[in-house]
Amino acid sequence: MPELPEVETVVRQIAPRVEGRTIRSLDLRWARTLSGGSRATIERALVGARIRRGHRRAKWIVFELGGERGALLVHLRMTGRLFVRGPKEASSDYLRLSLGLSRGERLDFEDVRKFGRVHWCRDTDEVFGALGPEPLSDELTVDALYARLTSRRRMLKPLLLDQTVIAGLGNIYVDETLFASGLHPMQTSDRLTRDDVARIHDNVRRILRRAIECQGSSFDVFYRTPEGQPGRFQDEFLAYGRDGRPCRRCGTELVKLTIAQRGTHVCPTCQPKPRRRRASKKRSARRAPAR
DNA sequence: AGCTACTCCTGGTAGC
DNA sequence: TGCTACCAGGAGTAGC
Repeated sequence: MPELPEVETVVRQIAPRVEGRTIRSLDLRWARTLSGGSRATIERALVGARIRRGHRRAKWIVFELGGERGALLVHLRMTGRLFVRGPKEASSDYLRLSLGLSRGERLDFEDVRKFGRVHWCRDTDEVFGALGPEPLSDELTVDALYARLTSRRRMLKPLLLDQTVIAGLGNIYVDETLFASGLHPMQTSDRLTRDDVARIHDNVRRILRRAIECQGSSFDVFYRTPEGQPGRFQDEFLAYGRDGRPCRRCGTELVKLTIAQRGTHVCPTCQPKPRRRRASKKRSARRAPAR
């Protein structure tokens, strides 16, 4: 499923092919794919707009239209894909939305499971205002991450998946990061040491950079780059999808847990489950007296 | 505040 | 072969 490295790969291939083009038409095949206003409102904003720039924020693909035209945001969710096609190239049965562009080409959004969204907004802050920092930005220092993680008391797995805490990670890269950092996904964030956070910080950046170099991960039929190539990072997975197989570091059989409704892959040796916090005396004392 | 459950969707697959 | 049941999951929401 597309996470930051996969979305980055898509943007790098699509943006140069649509920047400078003018949108001529909107063809909507699945109504719920389009959000951010009525179809008529969005169509008015889009048709005639020039795509000034394409870039990525978190897992969103952003097409800046400029001024009152706003921006068109694409979220691939599970199975969404983008293609730039010429007049003679056919779309698949999974076409959900298509933008006709100048020079006869079109930007197709296809999505088997229909979870993906094409969202129009006048101001991207409407959507991005709540997002946490980009994991690869200079803004995300060890200190900044330490503050963000330890100011809450949550399990690491759902915390790192939370886009308002840090933006762009999904199930795969969280599992890989926690494995590389030797941390159990159920550990609570308020007990992280500075050294723990430094490892998370270094590992998440190293893993994301490497995954981008590999053009992302493709482990089932879904994710492909817009040029049709599979990513290569799945060959380097140390945790994700490796349950039942030996840990590449210590040989222990990896296990699969469900945490926060997500399949979660863990090495029981490299990522020891934290001991439960002992109840403090105060709390025990308060709880103890039975009338 | 943070947890779980549920929703949206469909293709793939396990089991019979 | 053909059927059913279940699984994958990003993000939003409801309820506790």
